[in-house]
Amino acid sequence: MRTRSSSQLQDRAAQMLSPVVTRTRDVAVLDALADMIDDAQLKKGDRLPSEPTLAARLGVSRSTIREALKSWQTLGILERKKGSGTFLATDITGGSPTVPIGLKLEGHSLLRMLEVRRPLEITVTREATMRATDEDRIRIMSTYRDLDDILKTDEDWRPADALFHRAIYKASQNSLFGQIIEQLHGSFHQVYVQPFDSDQIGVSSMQLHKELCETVITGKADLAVTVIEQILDLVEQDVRETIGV
Amino acid sequence: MRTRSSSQLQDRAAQMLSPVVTRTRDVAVLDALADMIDDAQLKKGDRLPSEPTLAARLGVSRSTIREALKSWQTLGILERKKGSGTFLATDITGGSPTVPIGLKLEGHSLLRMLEVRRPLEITVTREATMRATDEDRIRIMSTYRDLDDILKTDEDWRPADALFHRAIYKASQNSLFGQIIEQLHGSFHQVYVQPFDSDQIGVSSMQLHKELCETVITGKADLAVTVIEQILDLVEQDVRETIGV
DNA sequence: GCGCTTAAGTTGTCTGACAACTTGACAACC
DNA sequence: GGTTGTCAAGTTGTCAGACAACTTAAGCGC
Repeated sequence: MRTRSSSQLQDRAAQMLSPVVTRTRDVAVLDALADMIDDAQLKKGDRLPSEPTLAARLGVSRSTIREALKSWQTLGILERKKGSGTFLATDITGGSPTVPIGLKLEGHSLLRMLEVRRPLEITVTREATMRATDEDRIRIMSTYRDLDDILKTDEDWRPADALFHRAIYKASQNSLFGQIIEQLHGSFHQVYVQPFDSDQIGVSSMQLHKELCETVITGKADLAVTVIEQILDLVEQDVRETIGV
Repeated sequence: MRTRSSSQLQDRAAQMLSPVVTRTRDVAVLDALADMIDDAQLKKGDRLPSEPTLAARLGVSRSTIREALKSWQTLGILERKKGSGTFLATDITGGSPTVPIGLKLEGHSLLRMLEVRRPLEITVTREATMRATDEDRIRIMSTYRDLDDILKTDEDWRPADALFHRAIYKASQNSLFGQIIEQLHGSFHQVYVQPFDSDQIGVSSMQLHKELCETVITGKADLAVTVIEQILDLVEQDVRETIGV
C-alpha cells in the first residue's frame, strides 16, 4: 500500500488524465452507432450495417461490435436475425436516453434535463439514505473528503464531484438510477462546464455537499432530500442566470 | 391474386403456426448459470466462476459465455471488473421455489426498472396536467377512446396503451421524459411480455386509465398523480406475484 | 511488520475460421 | 402463370487461440 499523500497525488493525477470513466470500447461503439442511426434517420424495422462492416468502419474487432450490439439487444433496442441481419426494434425519436442522440444542447434543453434529473435525484437520494450499507457509507465519506480536498486547490473538481455523487447512486442499490442520471449528467456537464470557470463552485454549494454527505450517512432521509433539492435549485439558478431566462 | 376464400384459409393456417424459436446457446448458458447461482447460494457481491472455467464446464466457447454475461451485465444483474472477476450485483431474496431462478433475476431487474419509472411518471403526469394545451387534451381523449375500443376486442392492447401514455408525455412539453420512460417501458415490455404473457389487462387497470384520462384533462394534478401511482402499484404487484416475492 | 517485486489469474480485445441460416436469383417442372 | 428445387452470396452464431491490461496475493528482502 502506498502512503496516503502519494496515493492522493496519484489519484489526482489519474483524475486529470482520464476525466470521468474508463470508457470501454463497446460504449464508444454504441455512441458511434447512435450517431449513425441518427444521421441515417433509421426507423423501426430498418436494417443496420453488418457486423464486419461496422467493425471495419469503427476500427474495432467484430467481437467488440457483437458485445455492444448484445447490450442493446438485451434492452430491446435491436433485434438480430441469424443469416439476415441486425434490425432496429425501437423508434428512436430524436434521441435515446441511453445515448443522447443529436440532443440540441441549448439553454432550454439544459433546463429540460434538470427537470428530468430532479425526480430521479430525489428518489435516489432517499433510497440511498435508507439502503446504504456500511461499506457504502465509508465510500461516500471518503469520496466527499477527496472532493473537499480538491476544492481547496485550483484543480478541476468535477471528477471528484462525479465520484461523490456516484457513491450515493451506488448506495441506492439500483444501478439503473446511476446509469440514467450519469448519462444526463454527462451530456449536461459537457455544456455546463463551458461557460463557467472550474473554480466557480460557490461556498454555498460546498456547504450543501457537506450536508448531503452527513445526512445520507446518518440516515436522515427527509433532510437529505431537501439538501439535494437545494443543490439542484442552485444549479438551475446558475443556468437560468447564464442563459438569461 | 388468389380467390378470397383460399387466401383466408391460408392465412388462418399460417396463424396456427407459431414462429420457430431459435434457442441460441447464450440463453442456455444463462439458464445454467441461474441454476448454479441458486445451487451455490450465491449472494450479492459474491464472485462467479471465471469465464474460462464456465466455458469449460458448460462446454461452450468463451465468446458465448461473454455474450451471455454481457446480457445480464446490461440488466444490472452482474458486475464485471477487469482483472478481478465477475460478481453478482443483485440479491435473490426469497420467492417461491417453483419459479425458475432465471425468472427471478429478470423479475428483480423489472422491479428496479419500475423504481426508476415511478418518479418519472409521477412528475410527467403532474407536468402534463398543468401544461397541457387544448390540442394535447384532445389527443389524450382520442387515444384513450382508441384504447377503450381495443380493450373490448381480443386484439393486442399494448400499442394503443403506448399511444395513450405517449400523448400524456407529450403534454408535459418535455420530450426527454417521454424518451426515457419509453426506453424503460420498451425494455420492460420485452422482458415482461416474454415470460409472463399476461395479455389480460385487469378491469381495475382499465378503470384507472379512464380516471387518469379524466383527471389529466380536467387539470386535477394531485388526483392524476394518485391515479398514476395506483396504476404503477398494480403493475408492480403483478410482477411481484408472478415472481413470488 | 513493511514495502517492493513477481507471478498467477481474470477480463477486454483482436484475429481468423467455420457452421447455420436467410435471401434473392435462376432454372426446372406442372 | 405458379410452384418448387437449387445455388451463391451475405449475415449472424460459435469456436479456438492469442495478447494486453489489470487485480490480487504470495513471496522476498529489509
